[in-house]
Amino acid sequence: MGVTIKDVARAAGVSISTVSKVINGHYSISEETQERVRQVIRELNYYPSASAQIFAKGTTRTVIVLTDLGPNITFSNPHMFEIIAGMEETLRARSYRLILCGAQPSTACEMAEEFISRRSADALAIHVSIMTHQLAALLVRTHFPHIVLGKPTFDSQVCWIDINNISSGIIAAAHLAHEGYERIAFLGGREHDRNSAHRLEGIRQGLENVGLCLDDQYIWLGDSTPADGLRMANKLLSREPLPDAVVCANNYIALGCVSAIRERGLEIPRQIAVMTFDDYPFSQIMEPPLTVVDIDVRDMGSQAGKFLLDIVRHPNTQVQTYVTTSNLMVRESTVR
Amino acid sequence: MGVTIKDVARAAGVSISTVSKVINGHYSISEETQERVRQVIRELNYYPSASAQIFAKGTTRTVIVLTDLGPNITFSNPHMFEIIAGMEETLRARSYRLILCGAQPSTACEMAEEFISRRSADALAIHVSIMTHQLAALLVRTHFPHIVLGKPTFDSQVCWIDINNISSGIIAAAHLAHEGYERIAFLGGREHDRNSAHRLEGIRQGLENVGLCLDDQYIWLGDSTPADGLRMANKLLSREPLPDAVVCANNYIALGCVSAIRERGLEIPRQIAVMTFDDYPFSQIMEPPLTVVDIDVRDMGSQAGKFLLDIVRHPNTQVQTYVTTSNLMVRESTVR
DNA sequence: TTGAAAGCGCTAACAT
DNA sequence: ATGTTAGCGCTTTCAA
Repeated sequence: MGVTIKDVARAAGVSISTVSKVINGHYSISEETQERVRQVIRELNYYPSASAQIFAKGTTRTVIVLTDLGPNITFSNPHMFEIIAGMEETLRARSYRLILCGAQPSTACEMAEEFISRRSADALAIHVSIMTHQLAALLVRTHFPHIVLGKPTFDSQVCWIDINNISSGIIAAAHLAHEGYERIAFLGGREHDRNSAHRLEGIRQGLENVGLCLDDQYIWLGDSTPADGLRMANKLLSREPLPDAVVCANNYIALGCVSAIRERGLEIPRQIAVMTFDDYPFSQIMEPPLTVVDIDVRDMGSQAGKFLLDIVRHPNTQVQTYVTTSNLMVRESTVR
Repeated sequence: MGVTIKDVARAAGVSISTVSKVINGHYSISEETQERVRQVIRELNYYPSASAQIFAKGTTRTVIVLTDLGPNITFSNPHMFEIIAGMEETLRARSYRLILCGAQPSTACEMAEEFISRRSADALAIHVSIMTHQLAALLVRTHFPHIVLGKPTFDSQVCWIDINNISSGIIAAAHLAHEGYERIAFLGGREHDRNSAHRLEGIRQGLENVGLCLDDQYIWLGDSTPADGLRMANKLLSREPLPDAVVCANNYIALGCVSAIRERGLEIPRQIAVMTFDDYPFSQIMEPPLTVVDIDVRDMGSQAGKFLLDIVRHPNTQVQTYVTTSNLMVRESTVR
């Protein structure tokens, strides 16, 4: 079925290897032969079989992304798809393709092992949410080209890429200090929430840089929900003196925090400023619109794709890096 | 490199075709031979090469999803990834894989043509947002297995699957009528917004079913943004008599609408009820939590995957269907 | 029940 | 600059 390289060769009066060389841009073919072959290819509407090429070349030009794809994942992890979209774009530009594959921590290792052993792809990208020690060990042992999207929560020799949340925290702190705020508060996620912890860490550093410090009574940790944001904000707002600015670790907490502030009849930003991280649609939508340190996760995705291809070409490349693509978006909630 | 079928054959003292038959569960191999071969496979840690199998079998067991993956796509189209996740799950369960491929209306047709001609996949899933007449013509002409995710805006013979927004509208109307509301209003997207139009259409039908009707002065159309939702709601709330319930075509409009209602000091739902479609996180978060007609788009994705595989097996299957997976989630905003 | 052998469509080393 | 040919690793007839 379909036109094969043989048909082209015959029609052009050359051998199949000549056709192959034309297809692959091999230097050794004369201009005129190239032109003639190309002409025939066009006339016969010939396209090389993808699977035959992959098989013969022994390279798939494919990256498999292993990640949690469970229900409501779009909302519970909106960053993930943005990362994947960025990666896809970079890969496609270099004519690699991306296979999307749902997995769980319990299944990921076995899937990865099969993909590696069957040489289903040239590289693996694995979202940190499904990483396990076992999987890390597999990647390290096989030296299979890979990148983990997000820094693993445990030490290992795997390649990973992550957002620099500390630097985002520093940016947030610098902004507030620059606007003249002094009593900065922080409402964050629980201990295991690394994003929140790093943002807090960054804020600490950023304040220190300008000779301010983060008062312990102004720090509250809880669930990343509006309800708990509200609860934490209420605790916070019962302190004396009131903080003059509060940084929320994420949009959900910010939503609750803003509600609490309004319930008390306080004005944002005149009496108290609010800011958060990630430019979700509702940070723009809220009243007043929230200043955020936006994090360009799509860019992290394309960086991941770039690193991955570097690793494919130079299998000994060791990548463990934070990408810093934070961007301060100043809006009304912090500018009085 | 790596263990091949030959190694297994040699070690097991059989021919490679016997090994192949064991791998593929061919009936003709005796129990004992099967057992012996399997044993060797395990010992040698043999995995068949994916690309060799694909090449030899002439089937890729792969579906390519062509869709817009531009910046901020997660927020501008949160449904899309939910659909893809549903599709991936269904495909994976039948050991197909899913290639995610970004495209634009201007590039999609050429990409599709290449995928089809190079037999890069067994089927194509194409998001409606990048559909063109040209692409539709290609799909129809080649009879290549495909499904369009969302109903195309123009007539054609392509296979598609879509959500039944009309039925969702009917459900919304029935709920409000059942709760005793009578003066129903609708704030929707502009004319080209098919979701909104169909939801409106459904509400009309649903109200008619119970002898109510939708007053023209209670219908406002605008942009799907909180800002325009607020504007429309203000227009609406200047009407006499006030509606006693308002259905918003989507969450963004609902957000603005709720703000407008609160600014006027009206109570939800005592003085006016509000509901919308799609169970986005902020419909749960809002004060009060919003009643929504939730649409299980993930289910639409798995249906799409199912249809796609049907079509692959029976290339003449013609699928053009609405899936109805709406689900009323009653919350405070409509129950007084 | 098993094996021999002919592909699948292309690439790439080698020869010319 | 071009052609010959031996794979790539597996599937699948067909014969035994």
